[in-house]
Amino acid sequence: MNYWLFKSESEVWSWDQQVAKGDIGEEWDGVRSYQARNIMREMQLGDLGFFYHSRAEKEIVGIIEVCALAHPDSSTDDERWECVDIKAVRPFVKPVTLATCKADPRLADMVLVNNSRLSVQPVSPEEWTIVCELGATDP
DNA sequence: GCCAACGTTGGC
DNA sequence: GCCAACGTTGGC
Repeated sequence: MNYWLFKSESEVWSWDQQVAKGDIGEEWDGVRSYQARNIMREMQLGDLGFFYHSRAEKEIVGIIEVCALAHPDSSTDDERWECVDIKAVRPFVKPVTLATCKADPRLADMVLVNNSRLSVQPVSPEEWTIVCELGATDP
C-alpha cells in the first residue's frame, strides 16, 4: 500500500465535487507535468491519497482511493498524458492546513512542505499517519 | 495581485 | 547538449 497527495484548486475541482462522484470516482485529468504523470503511473488500485486544496484554502480536506490505474487522459488527444481515477473515501474531521504541516517538525521532509509546485506527490507511511492524526481521522 | 520557483521549450 | 526565455503553479 502506497500513499499519495493530490492537489487541486477548489475553484477548478473541489472535494465536494469529488464526493458527489461517489464510488464511481473521477479521472484526475489535466495534469501536464511529466513528474506528476510518472508518479501516477506508479499508483496501484486501492492506494490511498490526501486531497489538498491549493491556493485559497491550502489545506488537506479528505482521503481518496485510487480506483483506476493510469490510463490516457481523456481531456487531451496528446498521448503523452495519463491519469488515474480517484474516489472520495472520507473527509477529514479537521482539515490540516499547510501551516500546520510546516509547523510540525515530523513533517519537515514532506514533499508538500518542500516542493510547492508538484501537483501529485508521494507521501510516506509515517507522514500519512501523522497527518491523519492531525486531521483527527482514521488512517 | 505579486512574484519566486521550477519545469518546459526552442534557438543556437 | 546547453541554457535563456517563457509559462505556470501556488504561497504569500
